[in-house]
Amino acid sequence: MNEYRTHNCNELSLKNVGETVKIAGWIQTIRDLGGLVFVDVRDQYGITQAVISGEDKLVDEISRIPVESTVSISGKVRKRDEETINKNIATGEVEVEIEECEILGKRTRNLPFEINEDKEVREDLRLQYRFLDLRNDKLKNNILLRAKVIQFLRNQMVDRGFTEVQTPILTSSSPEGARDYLVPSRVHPGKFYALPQAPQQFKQLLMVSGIDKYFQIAPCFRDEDARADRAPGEFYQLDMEMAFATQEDVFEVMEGVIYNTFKEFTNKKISQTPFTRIPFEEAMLKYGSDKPDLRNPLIIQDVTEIFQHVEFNAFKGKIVRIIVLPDAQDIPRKFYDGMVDFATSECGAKGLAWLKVNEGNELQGPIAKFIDEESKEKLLKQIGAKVGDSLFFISDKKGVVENIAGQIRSELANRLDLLEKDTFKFCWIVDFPMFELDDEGKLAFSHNPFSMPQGGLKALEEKNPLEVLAYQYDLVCNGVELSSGAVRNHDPEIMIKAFDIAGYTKETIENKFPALFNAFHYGAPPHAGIAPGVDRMIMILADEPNIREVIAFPMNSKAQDLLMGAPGNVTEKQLREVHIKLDVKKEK
RNA sequence: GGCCCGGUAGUUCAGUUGGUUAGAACGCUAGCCUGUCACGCUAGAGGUCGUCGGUUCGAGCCCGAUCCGGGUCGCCA
Repeated sequence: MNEYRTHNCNELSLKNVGETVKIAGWIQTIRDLGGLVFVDVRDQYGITQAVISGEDKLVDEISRIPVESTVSISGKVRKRDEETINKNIATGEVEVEIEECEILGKRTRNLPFEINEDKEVREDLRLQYRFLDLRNDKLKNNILLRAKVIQFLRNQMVDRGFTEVQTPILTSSSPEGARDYLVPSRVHPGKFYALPQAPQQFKQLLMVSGIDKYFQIAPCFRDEDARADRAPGEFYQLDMEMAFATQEDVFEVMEGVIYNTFKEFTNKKISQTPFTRIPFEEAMLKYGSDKPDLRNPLIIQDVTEIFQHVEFNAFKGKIVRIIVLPDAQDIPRKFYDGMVDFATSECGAKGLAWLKVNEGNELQGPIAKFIDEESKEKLLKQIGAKVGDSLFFISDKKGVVENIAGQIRSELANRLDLLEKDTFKFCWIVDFPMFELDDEGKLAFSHNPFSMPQGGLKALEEKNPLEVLAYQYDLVCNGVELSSGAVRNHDPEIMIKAFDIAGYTKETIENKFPALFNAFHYGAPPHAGIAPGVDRMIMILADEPNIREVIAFPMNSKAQDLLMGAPGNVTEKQLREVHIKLDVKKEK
């Protein structure tokens, strides 16, 4: 028998009436009615009411224990009278008559904020006292959910024949991608380890080794600034890779895993598998984003052609896109002005033209006078607009217009509350371009240099590089990028050609990725994989707007751990051992 | 690094055109109270209004600078 408790605080029921039991936990509240004292004892599992009355010294002592102290209470379980049953808690039909009460850990300092209050406390204070914040149900339940989701994911991968392999945390710096976290070497002066941005190269090496299906709940480290949905510093991915596999094989596994996981942990509607596949080009046109929110019913259409014949200079020689807002007759003028404001101030648009389609297909709005009868008929026919609809026009050059149109599409849906409720809409974005032009107009990899170009070596040799697509894909849920993956390029010859197009020599590959490039010369299987963000998935499942709410001990947005005081100073001796001399500007 | 929002009691917040002693709720302290469960009642303590400077007869409020926090852009193969 346990020294502190016989039951947890969610366990006692009418079955236990008459038994002498022991419960342990935190004192949540004390209600002292004067000679009759109620104590709510809380642990991870629930709350149990203990009670004591009379003139006894113990009654007075108990009423003075600081709340949030830990206690062990023993006593007899008693049935509560019918009218005093508390239906809000699982143990509400009974209470423990206190016979003994031992204080195990007294709370001797003032609480920085109230536990179990609904009101939002300043976040830096919550982070500094995370151990107290975690006593709150909401945060605690998120962490419990996290544990269940991770276990569920792991079980699903194992059930599908995947092998979990741990890869190094101390590894080498990789030249591409995000900024690395560096760790100085003591044994090798002037040299550094890096924390992995992802186990990318290791999992590909495992493919070469013959591990057929690899996965890992993998910690990833990137020294980049935070966002509400992006933890600074470190995060977790469900990293996976499959040998002798194509894009479709990865989709099939991932759709099953993701669908089952969402099915298990939410009651909301979920897209049926297979998830919609949307080519990158189409996503940029119709949704103005490579992570479209499909809950938004609005679609962007291209009307460039029509406006080449219209005498409206703002649209001449530009790409023109249009969003049809159906049944908009009741929307006030103020709304349109608000959208124009948004477009010019928030999106960097030069303007936002709009029109209303009135009775008899008569157009009303600032640019109506520029549109002749023929163009009007052509326009309405092409976009399928009807009386009562409103039209929003976005015009700019290619590469800019998509983004602005995407923001207008989102904002319209937000302001008019058009998003479909209580649903998770998944899609795959596929066929990303292999190359793009960088700021200086040079060809560069647009995503991952290790992706296999569609069409292989032939495509690289014969096609315009900007038209070569990659077997590169993103999984998107409700406008959030959940995951990114690719069929990898396992052929050294194709790799050399791809890097050549991007302006790199063979030597560059050998220097930057020596292990991987070398390994591919020893019989590599075709392989493909993906790595969904675990934190982000849990954030979506928990319906939290901020990723820190699903991490037990998160850093703040400036990448500081306010609880532990990291990053912090180290001693001169520690620095000497790792051969580091600081060169920091003195604070004023 | 740029931009936006915020900083008033332990906590969450209010604070009117710049005008007497800066308020409320919860928490805290003391007292009363035998069926509460957000117990109730009474009394009390608790504030360099983020910091510095300016305008003014007078600043929580206006202006400037600065620090801190959050969001966002850049960044995140």
